[in-house]
Amino acid sequence: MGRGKIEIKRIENTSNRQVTYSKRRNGILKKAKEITVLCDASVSLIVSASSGKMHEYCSPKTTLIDILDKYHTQSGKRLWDAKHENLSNEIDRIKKENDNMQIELRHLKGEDVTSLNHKELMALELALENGLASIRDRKDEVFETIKKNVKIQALEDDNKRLIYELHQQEMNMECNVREMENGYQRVGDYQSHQMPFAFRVQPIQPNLQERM
Amino acid sequence: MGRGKIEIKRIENTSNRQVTYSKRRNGILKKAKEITVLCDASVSLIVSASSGKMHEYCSPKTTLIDILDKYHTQSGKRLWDAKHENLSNEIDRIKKENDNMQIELRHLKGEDVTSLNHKELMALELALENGLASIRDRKDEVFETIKKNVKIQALEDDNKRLIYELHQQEMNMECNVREMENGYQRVGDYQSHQMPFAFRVQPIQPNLQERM
DNA sequence: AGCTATTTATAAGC
DNA sequence: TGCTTATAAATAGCT
Repeated sequence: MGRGKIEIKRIENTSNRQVTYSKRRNGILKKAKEITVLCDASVSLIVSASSGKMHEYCSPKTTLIDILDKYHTQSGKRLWDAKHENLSNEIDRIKKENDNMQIELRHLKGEDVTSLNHKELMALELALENGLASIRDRKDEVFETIKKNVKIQALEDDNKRLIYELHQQEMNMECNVREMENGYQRVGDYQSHQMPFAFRVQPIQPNLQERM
Repeated sequence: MGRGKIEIKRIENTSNRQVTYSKRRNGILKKAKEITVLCDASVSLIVSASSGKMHEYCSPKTTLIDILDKYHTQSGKRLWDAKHENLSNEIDRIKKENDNMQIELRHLKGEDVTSLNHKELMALELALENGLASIRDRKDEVFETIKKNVKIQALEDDNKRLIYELHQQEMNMECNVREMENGYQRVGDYQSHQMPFAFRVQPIQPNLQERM
């Protein structure tokens, strides 16, 4: 449609090609807008020449994403997935790993075991026995620790109590000494000088640092 | 461009609108192809009317994805990110699930148990005991089945051998009968008429149908 | 879905 | 690029 008819094949003359590109690009964009308005259609159009700069038109109301999503759904072609193939692959991989672990877990819990053969059952039994042994060992350790802690607590309580009692004793004796000095001496002197040493606090349990 | 000029506004008559849509859609697709060839351009065009069905054109050499990717880069608009984010989130979710299962598995195998408290250890022990019980039950079942199969095999072998031996006996006796009839009668008649019944095949194990 | 009068797009030239 | 114009192409209205 112009001064002369042209064949539809690449225009070799670069500037002619660019001019034609510019004109036809405007034309097609205009057409896109028109069909959108006239026919209530949704259109997504992206054009670019080798020069690089892109031009786009997208019908109002919908976004490009909507249109592409719809296209994706309808055509069945993987548009996003291709772009995100890596991520999708990773998801698949992890899911498979997940399933395998799920199965292993169920087996260890004694579920879904009818499909297992003799050898597999033996292996499972061994694994469970080992696991159980470890758990029991650990449980015993924890019990031991708890018992020790309880014992330590009791000893410390005793200790405190003894110290308190001793302190009371010493106070009483000091009172006696003062009373004696103040002239109330009725009993011998030995009490206030010998006895305190017999009651001096000693570590009752020397290995308290074993606490965990 | 037609018998009459039209305003660019929605065509209210539905069938007119559909006809125009169809015609113009073909037109715009043709234009897209032409600009692609003439100007060495890359074009992505997706059109759809409210009816639903979509039509697309994408210039050869490049894929729609390439064009959209380029568009994405140039326009700076986030096209993929939403989808990307969904996938990433799913990966995270699955990975977390994975880690949890990993830990559970290790615990069941008696590994990494020092971080567990008393209550958790008790629960684990219980789970392992139950699992072990199930596995052992199943193992016993499988053993029983194997034993039965072996027994059945042995019995069937015996049976075959006995049938074969009996068959041999009968053959021998028939020979004897024929020899007698042919004038070789040296022993009494009772052998050929009474003995075969004594050797008639009986089911040695009547409950072979127990095989699994 | 065809036809065709008419409008539109655009090739060539400036 | 933009303007002009002769002409090719698209298509509105009709059947």
